[in-house]
Amino acid sequence: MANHEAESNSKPSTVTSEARNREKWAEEPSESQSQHKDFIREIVAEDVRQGKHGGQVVTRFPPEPNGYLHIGHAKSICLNFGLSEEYAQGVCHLRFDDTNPLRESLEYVESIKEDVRWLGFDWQDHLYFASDYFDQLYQYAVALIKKGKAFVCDLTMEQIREYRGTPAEPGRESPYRNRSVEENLDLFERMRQGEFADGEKVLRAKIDMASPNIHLRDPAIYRIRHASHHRTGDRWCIYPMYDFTHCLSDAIEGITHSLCTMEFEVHRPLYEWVLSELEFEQQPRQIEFARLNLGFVVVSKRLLNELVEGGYVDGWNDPRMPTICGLRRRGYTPESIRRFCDKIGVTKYNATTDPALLEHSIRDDLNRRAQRVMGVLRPLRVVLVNYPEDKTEQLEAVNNPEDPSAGTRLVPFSRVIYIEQGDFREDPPKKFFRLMPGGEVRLRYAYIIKCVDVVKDPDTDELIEVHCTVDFDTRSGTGQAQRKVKGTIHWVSADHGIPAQVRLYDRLFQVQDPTDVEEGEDFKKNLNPNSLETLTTSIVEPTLNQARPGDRYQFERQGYFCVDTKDTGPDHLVFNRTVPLKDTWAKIEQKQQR
RNA sequence: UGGCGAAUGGUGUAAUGGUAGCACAGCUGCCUCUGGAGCAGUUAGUCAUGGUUCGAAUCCAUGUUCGCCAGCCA
Repeated sequence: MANHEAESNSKPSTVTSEARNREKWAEEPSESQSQHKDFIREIVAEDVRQGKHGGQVVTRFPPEPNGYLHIGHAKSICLNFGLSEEYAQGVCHLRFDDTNPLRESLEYVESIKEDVRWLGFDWQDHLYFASDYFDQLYQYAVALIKKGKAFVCDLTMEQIREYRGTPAEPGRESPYRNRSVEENLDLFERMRQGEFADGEKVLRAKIDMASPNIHLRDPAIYRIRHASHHRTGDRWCIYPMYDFTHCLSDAIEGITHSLCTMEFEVHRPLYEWVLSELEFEQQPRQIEFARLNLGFVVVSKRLLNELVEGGYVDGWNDPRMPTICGLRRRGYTPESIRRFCDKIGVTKYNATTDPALLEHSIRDDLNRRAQRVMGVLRPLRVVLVNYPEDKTEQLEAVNNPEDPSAGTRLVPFSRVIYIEQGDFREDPPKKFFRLMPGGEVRLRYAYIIKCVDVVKDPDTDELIEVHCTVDFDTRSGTGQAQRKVKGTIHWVSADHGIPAQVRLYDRLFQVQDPTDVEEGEDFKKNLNPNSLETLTTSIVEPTLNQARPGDRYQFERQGYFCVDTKDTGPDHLVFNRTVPLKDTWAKIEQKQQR
């Protein structure tokens, strides 16, 4: 992907080199590590203490390669990889659960690998595919048949559903349940040979049709699919089901703790049944935790796909998408996502997390790391009437007040500058500390100026420019600079600034739970019509002519922005707003209006 | 009305029979050449009802509410 190449070309002068960042901030203890252990870490610690699994900790992240990873997956990735990193001998496998050729593809395995790596995790040489176990899985199925614990069933899908019963009533046994071992063996082999059509037969575990747990009512473990698989091609026309595959893959790999989400809790008895019937001595322990729910977001592949297909967003990596690639393009750092996952914790409670916590994580991270820069989003022309026409000064500006080692830079200043439209009010409300007729304001790193005139279009009465005088005694950094004014605003020299497109993103949905709609209504009705505002007349300081795709900056007084990796060209700078700075004035003004 | 799981401030999460704490959000101040950051302070909580106990968020009982399960998906 072109945008990823662009990212790796980023200059090290800003927050771009993930490897370096990892190193630099790896020292920070995560809250979960320094404070207390979640219930899963407690179980693992206790198992290690008791010497279970020989004291080993082996976890795994087992995605199905059928879609892009999203923030919900990040929780699982951080848990599985993070947990394994806490033990000297710990290791976490990356295993693709690729047992359904109809939905999976290589494209997804590559994007998943990239996202996990980008998040900062390392599976070393433990990259696995369930499809690599197809031969073994087949043999295990045969073993089950030989034990009389599995049978080939000729019932149709509809019939199986009828026979299954309901949660409240027991199911009925299939008429094919008592076929002989020999017949089952023969039939299963012929299934593999391709003698039957899709759906004609299925291999089922023989457990208990009366179990209150529906997953134990003779679940299907192998189905016929005459489909070519992205890794095994046409070698197979039967494919194992999740419940059969997952536990065995875990056991084959020597997983000690198999962490999954709550909806698999009811599958656990089946997980254990398979491993016990197949007589595994060291059985992995499945532990369930609650998946992440983020407010104002949808995460299901179907819904996300609808947004992509319908053109509501600019692809899977649209900066408003909750996908990892979307967050990356938005400007989120891997560290901020990991910190977020630390902070939300791990429990069995089905909680919904406030996106403000995610935003706090990225602000917190970028505040310490992002270079400061001045950019005017909505320019208003200001003429400094007593400043010489041909003069340019280079003013020293601090790159990051949180990090003295980031140094300083020079910013050109001249007679005509741009300031933010919102930083001037002809008729200012109370507590407005910025520029107003007759009023004074400090230009960041420059002079105190005073507004002496306002120029308007005679026809439209529209504000065209304001005239100000400079107080030459107040230049920043000089002895006379001590005079104080209430406000300081940012600016860009008109002659030196460079044009940029700036995209202001807001939440994609207007409601906490976008899927909560009336019967017959569509979740898209909850879309935020103002989730994207594109500004085409923004002007940024010349420092940014060295900005590279993926670079992150703080535009002072505005927010954190990153150079878009997709649409930025050689002479076309595009910035995505990752997150705005907290805006106290906006709050005050809101209250005043109420 | 079957099974499984879960309920602690607005949100997320601690306290493992002994002072209900932390973070986010909110609110007050202080500070500030970013109305950012920082600092200080503050509002607000144990689902309900019983019981056990010197003592219960924690144990027991009953109830309530919420989530998940009837794919040849994972």
